[in-house]
Amino acid sequence: MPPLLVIDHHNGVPAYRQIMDQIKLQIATGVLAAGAEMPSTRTLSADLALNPMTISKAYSLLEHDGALERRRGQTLVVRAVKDAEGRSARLELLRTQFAAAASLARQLDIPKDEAIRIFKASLDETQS
Amino acid sequence: MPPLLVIDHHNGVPAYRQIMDQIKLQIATGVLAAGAEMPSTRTLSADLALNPMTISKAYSLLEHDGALERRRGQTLVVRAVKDAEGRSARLELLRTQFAAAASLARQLDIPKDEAIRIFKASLDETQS
DNA sequence: ATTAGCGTATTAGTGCACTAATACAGCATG
DNA sequence: CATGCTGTATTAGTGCACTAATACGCTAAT
Repeated sequence: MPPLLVIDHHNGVPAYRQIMDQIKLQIATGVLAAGAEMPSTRTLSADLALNPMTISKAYSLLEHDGALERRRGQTLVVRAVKDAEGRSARLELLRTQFAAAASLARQLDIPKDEAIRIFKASLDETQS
Repeated sequence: MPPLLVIDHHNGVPAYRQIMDQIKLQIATGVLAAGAEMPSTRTLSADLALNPMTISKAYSLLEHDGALERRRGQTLVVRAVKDAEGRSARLELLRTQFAAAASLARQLDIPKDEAIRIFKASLDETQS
Protein backbone atom coordinates (compact mmCIF):
# COMPACT_ATOMS: atom_id res chain seq x y z
CA MET A 1 0.00 0.00 0.00
CA PRO A 2 1.22 3.52 -0.72
CA PRO A 3 2.46 5.71 2.10
CA LEU A 4 0.07 8.30 3.46
CA LEU A 5 2.14 11.15 2.14
CA VAL A 6 4.03 11.45 -1.11
CA ILE A 7 6.48 14.23 -1.89
CA ASP A 8 7.16 15.32 -5.44
CA HIS A 9 10.60 16.90 -5.50
CA HIS A 10 10.51 18.40 -8.97
CA ASN A 11 7.24 20.23 -9.24
CA GLY A 12 8.35 23.46 -7.59
CA VAL A 13 6.02 23.16 -4.60
CA PRO A 14 8.02 23.20 -1.35
CA ALA A 15 7.98 19.96 0.61
CA TYR A 16 6.56 21.48 3.79
CA ARG A 17 3.64 22.83 1.81
CA GLN A 18 2.99 19.54 0.06
CA ILE A 19 2.81 17.95 3.50
CA MET A 20 0.39 20.60 4.70
CA ASP A 21 -1.84 20.33 1.67
CA GLN A 22 -2.06 16.56 1.75
CA ILE A 23 -2.80 16.42 5.47
CA LYS A 24 -5.42 19.12 5.16
CA LEU A 25 -7.06 17.26 2.31
CA GLN A 26 -7.00 13.99 4.20
CA ILE A 27 -8.60 15.66 7.19
CA ALA A 28 -11.24 17.26 5.02
CA THR A 29 -12.08 13.99 3.31
CA GLY A 30 -12.09 11.98 6.52
CA VAL A 31 -9.08 9.84 5.66
CA LEU A 32 -7.60 11.28 8.84
CA ALA A 33 -10.24 11.10 11.53
CA ALA A 34 -10.47 13.55 14.40
CA GLY A 35 -8.23 12.46 17.25
CA ALA A 36 -5.91 10.40 15.06
CA GLU A 37 -2.29 10.63 16.14
CA MET A 38 0.18 11.94 13.63
CA PRO A 39 3.55 10.24 13.17
CA SER A 40 6.41 11.90 15.01
CA THR A 41 8.58 14.39 13.19
CA ARG A 42 11.51 11.96 13.16
CA THR A 43 9.41 9.02 11.99
CA LEU A 44 7.86 10.99 9.17
CA SER A 45 11.16 12.59 8.26
CA ALA A 46 12.66 9.13 7.86
CA ASP A 47 9.74 7.95 5.71
CA LEU A 48 9.90 10.96 3.43
CA ALA A 49 13.69 11.32 3.43
CA LEU A 50 13.43 14.84 4.73
CA ASN A 51 14.94 16.70 7.64
CA PRO A 52 12.91 16.64 10.88
CA MET A 53 12.82 20.42 10.76
CA THR A 54 10.86 20.34 7.54
CA ILE A 55 8.23 18.14 9.17
CA SER A 56 8.28 20.33 12.25
CA LYS A 57 7.63 23.38 10.13
CA ALA A 58 4.65 21.74 8.44
CA TYR A 59 3.24 20.51 11.74
CA SER A 60 3.68 23.88 13.41
CA LEU A 61 1.90 25.67 10.61
CA LEU A 62 -0.87 23.09 10.62
CA GLU A 63 -1.31 23.61 14.34
CA HIS A 64 -1.38 27.35 13.79
CA ASP A 65 -4.04 26.84 11.14
CA GLY A 66 -6.08 24.77 13.57
CA ALA A 67 -5.84 21.52 11.63
CA LEU A 68 -3.80 19.78 14.31
CA GLU A 69 -3.55 20.23 18.05
CA ARG A 70 -1.31 19.09 20.88
CA ARG A 71 -2.48 16.70 23.53
CA ARG A 72 -0.79 15.51 26.75
CA GLY A 73 2.79 16.33 25.89
CA GLN A 74 4.03 16.73 22.38
CA THR A 75 1.76 14.24 20.65
CA LEU A 76 0.11 15.87 17.68
CA VAL A 77 -3.41 14.70 16.89
CA VAL A 78 -5.98 15.65 14.32
CA ARG A 79 -8.18 18.33 15.72
CA ALA A 80 -11.77 17.45 16.48
CA VAL A 81 -13.95 19.64 14.34
CA LYS A 82 -17.61 20.37 14.34
CA ASP A 83 -19.45 19.39 11.23
CA ALA A 84 -19.93 23.01 10.33
CA GLU A 85 -16.22 23.65 10.73
CA GLY A 86 -15.38 20.65 8.60
CA ARG A 87 -17.70 21.92 5.98
CA SER A 88 -16.25 25.40 5.96
CA ALA A 89 -12.78 23.89 5.80
CA ARG A 90 -13.76 21.92 2.72
CA LEU A 91 -15.29 24.97 1.14
CA GLU A 92 -12.13 26.91 1.87
CA LEU A 93 -10.11 24.27 0.05
CA LEU A 94 -12.47 24.57 -2.86
CA ARG A 95 -12.24 28.32 -2.95
CA THR A 96 -8.48 28.18 -3.13
CA GLN A 97 -8.58 25.79 -6.05
CA PHE A 98 -11.37 27.64 -7.79
CA ALA A 99 -9.66 30.98 -7.36
CA ALA A 100 -6.67 29.63 -9.25
CA ALA A 101 -8.94 28.39 -12.02
CA ALA A 102 -10.83 31.66 -12.18
CA SER A 103 -7.57 33.61 -12.25
CA LEU A 104 -6.38 31.53 -15.16
CA ALA A 105 -9.63 32.10 -17.00
CA ARG A 106 -9.14 35.81 -16.59
CA GLN A 107 -5.54 35.69 -17.76
CA LEU A 108 -6.68 33.84 -20.85
CA ASP A 109 -9.47 36.33 -21.47
CA ILE A 110 -12.11 33.64 -21.42
CA PRO A 111 -15.59 35.11 -21.03
CA LYS A 112 -17.32 34.31 -17.77
CA ASP A 113 -20.20 32.41 -19.32
CA GLU A 114 -17.88 30.27 -21.37
CA ALA A 115 -15.71 29.54 -18.34
CA ILE A 116 -18.77 28.37 -16.49
CA ARG A 117 -19.79 26.19 -19.41
CA ILE A 118 -16.39 24.51 -19.53
CA PHE A 119 -16.38 24.08 -15.78
CA LYS A 120 -19.76 22.37 -15.85
CA ALA A 121 -18.44 20.01 -18.47
CA SER A 122 -15.45 19.23 -16.26
CA LEU A 123 -17.75 18.41 -13.38
CA ASP A 124 -19.68 15.98 -15.57
CA GLU A 125 -16.54 14.39 -16.94
CA THR A 126 -15.09 13.80 -13.50
CA GLN A 127 -15.46 10.14 -12.80
CA SER A 128 -14.83 8.11 -9.67
CA MET B 1 -0.79 63.87 -14.86
CA PRO B 2 0.42 60.59 -13.43
CA PRO B 3 2.78 58.45 -15.46
CA LEU B 4 1.30 55.58 -17.37
CA LEU B 5 3.03 53.01 -15.21
CA VAL B 6 3.69 52.98 -11.50
CA ILE B 7 5.97 50.51 -9.77
CA ASP B 8 5.50 49.56 -6.15
CA HIS B 9 8.84 48.39 -4.81
CA HIS B 10 7.73 46.92 -1.52
CA ASN B 11 4.75 44.74 -2.26
CA GLY B 12 6.68 41.62 -3.27
CA VAL B 13 5.54 41.62 -6.88
CA PRO B 14 8.54 41.79 -9.23
CA ALA B 15 8.83 44.97 -11.26
CA TYR B 16 8.80 43.27 -14.64
CA ARG B 17 5.52 41.57 -13.73
CA GLN B 18 3.96 44.81 -12.51
CA ILE B 19 4.82 46.30 -15.87
CA MET B 20 3.29 43.35 -17.68
CA ASP B 21 0.11 43.40 -15.62
CA GLN B 22 -0.44 47.12 -16.00
CA ILE B 23 0.15 47.09 -19.73
CA LYS B 24 -2.15 44.10 -20.18
CA LEU B 25 -4.81 45.84 -18.15
CA GLN B 26 -4.45 49.05 -20.15
CA ILE B 27 -4.77 47.09 -23.36
CA ALA B 28 -7.84 45.28 -22.08
CA THR B 29 -9.48 48.54 -20.98
CA GLY B 30 -8.61 50.38 -24.15
CA VAL B 31 -6.27 52.89 -22.50
CA LEU B 32 -3.69 51.50 -24.90
CA ALA B 33 -5.28 51.24 -28.31
CA ALA B 34 -4.25 48.70 -30.91
CA GLY B 35 -1.30 50.01 -32.88
CA ALA B 36 -0.17 52.40 -30.18
CA GLU B 37 3.62 52.66 -29.93
CA MET B 38 5.19 51.73 -26.64
CA PRO B 39 7.94 53.88 -25.11
CA SER B 40 11.47 52.63 -25.73
CA THR B 41 13.15 50.46 -23.13
CA ARG B 42 15.56 53.24 -22.20
CA THR B 43 12.87 55.90 -22.00
CA LEU B 44 10.68 53.77 -19.80
CA SER B 45 13.61 52.63 -17.72
CA ALA B 46 14.47 56.26 -17.01
CA ASP B 47 10.87 57.07 -16.07
CA LEU B 48 10.58 54.13 -13.72
CA ALA B 49 14.15 54.27 -12.38
CA LEU B 50 14.77 50.72 -13.50
CA ASN B 51 17.38 49.03 -15.61
CA PRO B 52 16.63 48.80 -19.35
CA MET B 53 16.97 45.04 -19.06
CA THR B 54 14.00 44.91 -16.74
CA ILE B 55 11.87 46.73 -19.30
CA SER B 56 13.23 44.53 -22.04
CA LYS B 57 12.25 41.45 -20.12
CA ALA B 58 8.69 42.69 -19.64
CA TYR B 59 8.39 43.70 -23.29
CA SER B 60 9.78 40.39 -24.51
CA LEU B 61 7.35 38.43 -22.39
CA LEU B 62 4.48 40.61 -23.49
CA GLU B 63 5.44 39.97 -27.09
CA HIS B 64 5.62 36.26 -26.36
CA ASP B 65 2.17 36.46 -24.81
CA GLY B 66 0.84 38.17 -27.91
CA ALA B 67 0.02 41.47 -26.21
CA LEU B 68 2.65 43.40 -28.16
CA GLU B 69 4.23 42.88 -31.53
CA ARG B 70 7.15 44.26 -33.47
CA ARG B 71 6.66 46.41 -36.51
CA ARG B 72 9.17 47.88 -38.98
CA GLY B 73 12.33 47.58 -36.98
CA GLN B 74 12.37 47.40 -33.23
CA THR B 75 9.34 49.54 -32.50
CA LEU B 76 6.96 47.73 -30.20
CA VAL B 77 3.28 48.41 -30.73
CA VAL B 78 0.09 47.11 -29.15
CA ARG B 79 -1.08 44.11 -31.04
CA ALA B 80 -4.20 44.55 -33.16
CA VAL B 81 -6.66 41.86 -32.16
CA LYS B 82 -6.51 38.55 -30.42
CA ASP B 83 -7.26 36.00 -33.06
CA ALA B 84 -8.57 32.47 -32.74
CA GLU B 85 -5.30 30.74 -33.50
CA GLY B 86 -4.22 30.20 -29.90
CA ARG B 87 -7.75 29.84 -28.71
CA SER B 88 -7.89 26.08 -28.65
CA ALA B 89 -4.59 25.98 -26.79
CA ARG B 90 -5.93 28.36 -24.18
CA LEU B 91 -9.08 26.33 -23.77
CA GLU B 92 -6.99 23.23 -23.31
CA LEU B 93 -5.09 24.92 -20.48
CA LEU B 94 -8.38 25.85 -18.93
CA ARG B 95 -9.72 22.32 -19.14
CA THR B 96 -6.67 20.97 -17.33
CA GLN B 97 -7.06 23.47 -14.51
CA PHE B 98 -10.80 23.02 -14.31
CA ALA B 99 -10.51 19.25 -14.26
CA ALA B 100 -8.33 19.49 -11.15
CA ALA B 101 -10.86 21.76 -9.50
CA ALA B 102 -13.75 19.49 -10.44
CA SER B 103 -11.87 16.46 -9.17
CA LEU B 104 -11.31 18.16 -5.83
CA ALA B 105 -14.97 19.08 -5.58
CA ARG B 106 -15.86 15.47 -6.09
CA GLN B 107 -13.35 14.27 -3.50
CA LEU B 108 -14.86 16.67 -1.00
CA ASP B 109 -18.41 15.53 -1.79
CA ILE B 110 -19.47 19.01 -2.76
CA PRO B 111 -22.74 18.95 -4.72
CA LYS B 112 -22.45 20.00 -8.31
CA ASP B 113 -24.75 22.97 -8.05
CA GLU B 114 -22.89 24.31 -5.03
CA ALA B 115 -19.57 23.86 -6.78
CA ILE B 116 -20.86 25.90 -9.67
CA ARG B 117 -22.13 28.57 -7.32
CA ILE B 118 -18.75 28.87 -5.61
CA PHE B 119 -16.98 28.91 -8.94
CA LYS B 120 -19.13 31.75 -10.18
CA ALA B 121 -18.26 33.68 -7.03
CA SER B 122 -14.57 33.06 -7.69
CA LEU B 123 -14.94 34.42 -11.18
CA ASP B 124 -16.51 37.59 -9.84
CA GLU B 125 -13.87 38.03 -7.18
CA THR B 126 -11.12 37.74 -9.76
CA GLN B 127 -11.95 41.13 -11.25
CA SER B 128 -9.49 44.04 -10.95
C1' DA C 1 19.21 9.05 37.49
C1' DT C 2 19.25 7.21 33.17
C1' DT C 3 17.54 6.32 28.83
C1' DA C 4 14.88 7.17 24.85
C1' DG C 5 11.73 9.30 22.70
C1' DC C 6 9.73 13.89 21.52
C1' DG C 7 9.65 19.02 19.13
C1' DT C 8 12.31 22.83 17.77
C1' DA C 9 15.58 27.11 18.25
C1' DT C 10 19.56 28.37 16.02
C1' DT C 11 22.59 28.47 12.43
C1' DA C 12 24.22 27.62 7.99
C1' DG C 13 24.00 26.14 3.20
C1' DT C 14 21.78 26.25 -1.33
C1' DG C 15 19.08 27.30 -5.24
C1' DC C 16 16.56 30.44 -7.74
C1' DA C 17 14.15 34.51 -9.14
C1' DC C 18 14.95 39.17 -9.87
C1' DT C 19 17.67 43.19 -11.05
C1' DA C 20 21.54 45.66 -12.65
C1' DA C 21 26.15 46.76 -15.28
C1' DT C 22 28.32 46.29 -19.21
C1' DA C 23 28.99 45.73 -23.90
C1' DC C 24 27.52 44.69 -28.35
C1' DA C 25 24.69 44.55 -32.87
C1' DG C 26 21.10 46.58 -35.79
C1' DC C 27 18.74 50.50 -37.99
C1' DA C 28 17.85 55.33 -39.37
C1' DT C 29 19.42 59.81 -40.66
C1' DG C 30 22.74 63.34 -42.06
C1' DC D 1 31.19 57.18 -42.34
C1' DA D 2 29.27 59.11 -38.00
C1' DT D 3 25.87 59.85 -34.77
C1' DG D 4 22.31 58.45 -31.99
C1' DC D 5 18.87 55.86 -31.29
C1' DT D 6 16.93 51.05 -30.72
C1' DG D 7 16.77 46.11 -28.15
C1' DT D 8 19.29 42.62 -25.73
C1' DA D 9 23.01 38.85 -24.79
C1' DT D 10 26.04 38.10 -21.20
C1' DT D 11 27.51 38.36 -16.76
C1' DA D 12 27.32 39.34 -12.06
C1' DG D 13 25.24 40.72 -7.71
C1' DT D 14 21.55 40.29 -4.28
C1' DG D 15 17.77 38.85 -1.55
C1' DC D 16 14.86 35.40 -0.04
C1' DA D 17 12.51 31.07 0.48
C1' DC D 18 13.50 26.49 1.50
C1' DT D 19 16.05 22.78 3.57
C1' DA D 20 19.42 20.66 6.42
C1' DA D 21 22.88 20.05 10.59
C1' DT D 22 23.47 20.61 15.01
C1' DA D 23 22.34 21.02 19.64
C1' DC D 24 19.27 21.90 23.30
C1' DG D 25 15.28 21.30 26.52
C1' DC D 26 11.32 18.64 27.55
C1' DT D 27 8.47 14.39 29.02
C1' DA D 28 7.80 9.62 30.23
C1' DA D 29 9.37 5.18 31.60
C1' DT D 30 12.48 2.38 33.93
